[in-house]
Amino acid sequence: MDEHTQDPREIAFLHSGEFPRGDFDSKDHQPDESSEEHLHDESSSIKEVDFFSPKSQPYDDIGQVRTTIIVGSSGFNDNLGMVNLCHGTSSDDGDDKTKTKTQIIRLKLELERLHEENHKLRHLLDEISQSYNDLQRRVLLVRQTQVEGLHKQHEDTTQAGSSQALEDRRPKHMNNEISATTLKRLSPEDEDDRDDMHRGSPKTPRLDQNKSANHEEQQNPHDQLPFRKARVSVRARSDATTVNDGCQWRKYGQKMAKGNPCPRAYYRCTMAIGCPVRKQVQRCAEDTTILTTTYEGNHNHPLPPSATAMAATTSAAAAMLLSGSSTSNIHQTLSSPSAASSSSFYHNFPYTSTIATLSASAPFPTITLDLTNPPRPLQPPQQFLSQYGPAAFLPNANQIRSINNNNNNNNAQLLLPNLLGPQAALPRDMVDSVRAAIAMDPNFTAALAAAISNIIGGGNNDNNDINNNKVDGASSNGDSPQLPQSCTTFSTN
DNA sequence: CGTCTTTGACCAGCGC
DNA sequence: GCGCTGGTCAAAGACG
Repeated sequence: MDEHTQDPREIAFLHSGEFPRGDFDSKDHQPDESSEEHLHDESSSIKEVDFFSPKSQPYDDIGQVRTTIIVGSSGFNDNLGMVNLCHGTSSDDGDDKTKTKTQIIRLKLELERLHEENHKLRHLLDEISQSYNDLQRRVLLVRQTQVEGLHKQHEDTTQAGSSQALEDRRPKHMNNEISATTLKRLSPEDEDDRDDMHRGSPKTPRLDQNKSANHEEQQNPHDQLPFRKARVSVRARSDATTVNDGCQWRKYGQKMAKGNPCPRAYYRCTMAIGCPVRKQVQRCAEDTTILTTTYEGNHNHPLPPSATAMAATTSAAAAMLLSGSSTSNIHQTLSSPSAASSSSFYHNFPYTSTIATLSASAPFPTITLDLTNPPRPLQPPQQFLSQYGPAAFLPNANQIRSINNNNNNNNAQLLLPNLLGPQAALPRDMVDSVRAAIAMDPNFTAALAAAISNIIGGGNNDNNDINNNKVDGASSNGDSPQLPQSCTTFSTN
């Protein structure tokens, strides 16, 4: 609630110069000579953060007025000269009361207009988030199709007519557009998530998802592959019963698994009614200090920043997994020279041999991120990002790279320790590994945007608080800049 | 009293 | 068809 208690790391990030807001402060917001401005310097900077919050409605003090000036100078609105004029000169003693009232009325009108503009901007942000979400799905689908095509080509080299088969699978326009039918099949995944939410009963999702998935795959298995059920396992050392990943979970079952004396616990996400995300937590039989958390499903609600770290990590892993048509294909992609010579995503992933392993025997395609071992020392995350960044095919790769290569390159570090929650005693290598995985994620900037908008919009700085997703309209309403598909996504429809 | 955890029972998938 | 296993349900108890 109180902006002053905002996490200093996040504040530092907001003013680090990486986010456009930094430009506002450094360039557009010219230092004002008026002593009145100086008097309100501190309050105005905070109001600026609070601009998107619906709570900041009154605009009844000077600080609020100055807020509009700041935002206006950012380029969203250039019609604020009037406000400046009205506010800047107080030395004229000849102003009568009527003139002052007129000015106040004009100011109020202007502020109402700005408020409306604020709503429009928020709507625009939502649309951008939506577009990004769709775009990411297309990229995922295209990437999967490419890998599958390569695999098919490899298989068909000994068979006649392989080129024809490949041509059938890879339409010429593949890289630029997805067919309308394919896109139509993409949307039901969201529909299903919404269905889960409306079903009320948590009983149905898994079984229904499996049934519908099987049915769809029978119809056209290739089109459905990106949204099969995938699981992401995260192995980390922890003494706690479960890893604090920022989400709120409810335990709904426990089972003794075969071959492991430690019971396996089943959790369901309770941050939103009907959220289909589940996780399994089990200690490693060989080393009980290692906790294996397996995520499955796709959150249907906004995530607090504290949850986006793990969500983005697992999302990146799931994307890596699902961009192959099967686990065997992935293995082949990883090992096949022909695949390696292509622009294979996996080939460029330096952590493959250290933290990411794929299970072909599991009932569902599963990728395991082993955070108990350090990454390869010669390729620290920063170097990896600049050298292996997903710029080749990710729409926002440049953003990722600019964020991570900038001189103020500790943005991820700024966020990560906080996002991983109060369980702060995390090994350095785990932090690095997670950071690298996060940065690999095409959702990373979206997650960042969600976190920032949460800070800006909510003013609720309790980022670890699960109530974060119901703070106010700016961050929790249906069209909020929610992190698109940001969690352990890619569950089957 | 509401929420969460525990735990035995139930169900579906899979292999033989 | 049968048994095994994983996953889930739901009643009962614990807890704040």
